[in-house]
This record gives sequence, C-alpha cells and structure tokens, in this order.
Amino acid sequence: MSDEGVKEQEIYAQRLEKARKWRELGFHPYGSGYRPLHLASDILARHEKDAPEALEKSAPVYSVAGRMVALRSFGKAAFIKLRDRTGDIQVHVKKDTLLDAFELFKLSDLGDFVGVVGTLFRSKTGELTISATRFTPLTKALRPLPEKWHGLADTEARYRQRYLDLVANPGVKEVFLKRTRLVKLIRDFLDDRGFVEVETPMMHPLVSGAAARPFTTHHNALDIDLYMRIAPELYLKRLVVGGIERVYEINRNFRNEGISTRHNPEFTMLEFYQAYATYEDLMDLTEEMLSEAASALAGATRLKYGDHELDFGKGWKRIPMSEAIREAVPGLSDKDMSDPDRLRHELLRTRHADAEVAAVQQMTHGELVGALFEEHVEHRLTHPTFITRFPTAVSPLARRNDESPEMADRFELFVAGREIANAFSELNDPLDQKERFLAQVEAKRRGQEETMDYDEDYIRALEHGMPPTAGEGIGIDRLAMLLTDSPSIRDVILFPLLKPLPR
RNA sequence: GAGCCGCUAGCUCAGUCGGUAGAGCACCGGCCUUUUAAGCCGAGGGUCGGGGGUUCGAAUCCCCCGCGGCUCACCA
Repeated sequence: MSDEGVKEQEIYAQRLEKARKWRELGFHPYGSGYRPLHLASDILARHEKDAPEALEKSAPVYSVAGRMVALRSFGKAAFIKLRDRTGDIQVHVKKDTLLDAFELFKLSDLGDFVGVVGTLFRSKTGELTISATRFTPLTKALRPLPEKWHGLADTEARYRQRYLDLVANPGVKEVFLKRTRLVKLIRDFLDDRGFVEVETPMMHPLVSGAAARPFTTHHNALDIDLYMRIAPELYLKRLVVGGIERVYEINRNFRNEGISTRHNPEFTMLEFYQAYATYEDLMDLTEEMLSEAASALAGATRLKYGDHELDFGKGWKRIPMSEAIREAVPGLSDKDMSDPDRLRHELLRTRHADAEVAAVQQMTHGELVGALFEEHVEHRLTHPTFITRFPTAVSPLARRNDESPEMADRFELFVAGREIANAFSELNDPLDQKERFLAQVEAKRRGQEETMDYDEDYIRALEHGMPPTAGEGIGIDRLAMLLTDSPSIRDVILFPLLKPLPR
C-alpha cells in the first residue's frame, strides 16, 4: 500500500474508524446471516402503476439489501440508492423514523453494503422509494468507488479491476450476462439435436488440432513436459470413433501468440462433431444456430456492430475462396488461380520489404491463395459469409474434395471481416492422415513453428474406423463481441491477460 | 516484434510562449427532513509514470526506460 496517495490512506483510516464505531454500536462490519426478503426490480415492477395515495393507504413493507451506490444527504435525512443483483432502488432515511439507527446510517459510506426495511412510497418526484424504518450495516467498504458521473474510464484499470468496472459502468454487466446467455443458448441448441457435451484434456503430451504455438508446462511426478491445449479436435474425434456420434465441447484453448483486440492467449472455443454429416450440412446448422443466437440476444437478425450493420438473417452467401479472390482482384482469371507464379506476381505488387518478398517467394500454392484472400477479401466480408474450398495443404485434418483432391471440403465463416468459424468434413482415411502428419513434421523440421506433432494414437484410432463426420470450431469470444457490439475481445472476457504490475 | 498516441489528486480531466499545480466528483468540517451528478460555505489531498539531459527555472523541450491503448505483423 506504499504506492497509495496520502488521501487514499486517509479515507481508508476514516472508514476503518467508522467500521469500529459500527462494532461499538453492536453491528459487525463484516457480519453474516442477514437475509433480505425482496429484490429491487420485483418491488419496482409490482408497484410500477401505483399512485402515491394508493401506496400511502396500503403502506407495503419491504426488506432489501445491497451496495450503496448513491447518497444525497440533507443532514437529518437523506436519499440513498441500493443496488442488488436485479437493479437499484431508492431508499429514504429520516432521523424521525430511524431514531437511534440514524447514527448507523451516518457512519455508512458510498460503497457499503447495508440492509433496509421500510414502507414503500412515492417521493415528490414520483420515484418509488422505501422509507427506512430499520437500517442494518452489513459490510464496510474501506476504499472509495470510482467517480459517479464518468465512471471508470481508464481501460487498463477496467480490465485489471473488473469488479470496479462492473460497479461503476452500467452496461458492462449486461455484456457478460449476454455472453452467458449466448453459451447457454448454444448448449440448448446442440443438446436439442442429440449432441453430447464432454470435457477433454487441457494438458496435452503432443501439439495437435490447430496451427499455433503452444504454452508449455511441466508435470513433476511424471517428469514430463506438457502442452496447454491449442485445440480439442483430435480428442473429440476419438470420441466419434468410440461411438459418440454427436459430441461437443465448450472450453478454453491456449495459444502462445500475440495479444490484440481480437486475440487473448486463452480463449473459448466451441468445437462440435457430427457423424454422417458433411461440411455443407454444417453450413446449414451454423446459419440456424447463429441467426437464432442473434435474434435472441440482439433482438433481431440485423444488428449494429461498430460502423457496420450485420445481417444474420438466413441465406448467407457461400462462395469458394478462389472465386472470392477473382471477384476482388479483377486481373485474375480462373486459370491464373492455378498458376503459383502468377499469384506470386500478384502478391508482390503490394509487398516490397525484403523480408516480405522472401516470404512470398517461399510460399506454396495453397499459401499464396490464402495470402491473397487475406489481403483482398477477408476484411470486406461484412455480412456472414461462408468461404469454401480451402487448399488441402493448409488443412491437415480435413478431407480432400473428391473432384479436386488439392482442395479440402472445408469452410470458414466470416463476419465483420473476421473469421468466426472453421469447419470441414473430417479426414477419416488413416493413411492419408498419416501422410499429412508427416508433412507437418517435415514443415516443423524446415523451421515452421506453427505445426502439429505426429499423433500415433490418433492414427491408430482412425485405423479402427471413424464414420464419415463433419466438425466445426466457433470462437465464442468473437461471437460474443459481435452480439454485444464490443470493439475489443477484452470487453467480453472478464479477466483478460495483462502484463502483471511491477512489484 | 514495429509504428502512432497516451500516462497530472482516489476518479474524470484542464494546464497557453518553459515561470514553480488547477477544476469537478469523492473525502473531511459547517448548514440543510422529498433528492435525482442535490445545494451553499470552508478545509485537506500531488514523486505531474520512472530516470537522465538542456535551462536561472521543466508537467511543458530533448534522450532512455516502464506501462497502457490503437494500428500492423503472427493468429482464431
């Protein structure tokens, strides 16, 4: 506490002193067992239409408890606002009515938790208000709340001290409640369709399921290094092999990469797998699931996200990646798309730095297509759009297309210029999967960091037979961003990773 | 990892040309028994992110560092 200003220490000491006086008067400043009988929003709803005279006649008695979030004092009387989990309700305290208990009120501060019993009336301005006949101190807050009008604006403080952000900034709680409703809605949607929710390991002996750099950890008793999972994919597909034909998991993935407004090192992913389905079936399913989510959470299938208006109404565009690129880059013909040199030339028009040119020179055909897509198409996909037909080279777990084996039966869903979902018909041919793993191992040997390990047991599982299956991953945080109009992933993660403060 | 912007009282922010620190809220004291950011009077509160430099004099100009935000890169 040595880094605090003199004033904050003073406030702290003053409030400690008030807590001591509460004790003297027989009230534990950190007591327990107090049970309020009513909730703020229930009371307000029940008497919404009651006229002042009617209330005066019936004089209903209510008992509430909450944090004191506003205080307007007149010396021998005051209006305070109590906040419980449902909302705020105004309380009027008067010396005449409270008698000795008025002393308890005078020893309370903004931020304290108190319990109040009293009769409901309408104040002069018409607001439903409880006139306190009993006032019970419950918890003394030793530190002051942030400024009442502007709230807590400092972004870093908001993330580091989310508890204050939640108290001081209206709307923050709403965002997180919406996120919770989103997850519940997805669970219900999948459960209704016969999917089974499971939990698979977060600590993996191998790096698998995605192209990403992992966190490493260590198990002491076994004396082995483990990787925090970057994706649950291979475990979930083992379960399909085992007969859980529809399976899903909503859980954290960990990727040891940069942090940005769209990236947190740990993020929540929905992954689901459905036997006897194709990636095309999953486009239908995704469309249904997300348009339902949008209507339920945002109230409509059209919703505002930043400067965009997004239309989640059904009938989303489905367009092969190479076609999307040709639309965006007028000079490219269908034939050009299969000519790596032509694509390389196209990419070099915008990349001039030595390192960039060198990177382009090394790219495979599939990587060139991917790079062109990211450069010319991705950011323009505002409304939900399925991009299909990804190069097999960048889809090591996806099934080859029967007509063009160099392309995979895969799609990614883009909304507001961002990837929201990634899905494909699963590769269930163990021999092909073995080759793809070997190619990954070879890529790692060449120095590529984001590659998968060879997973022998997974091949073994496939050798026992996995039914034709399609699988999908949906980034829950990013979806929550869209549905809550949040500009940063940190606005939808309660405690995003921040650099620890020194000392 | 790179670029740009920011960091001043507990909170939200001013601070002019370089002249020695300000407001509102919060807090403390006084007045006030129907307020809605209550009001009126008074007081206290500062390592101006840290360090170094220029200068008679630095919150202000220069350099280094730290932390954060945004953009880019990597990625989902």
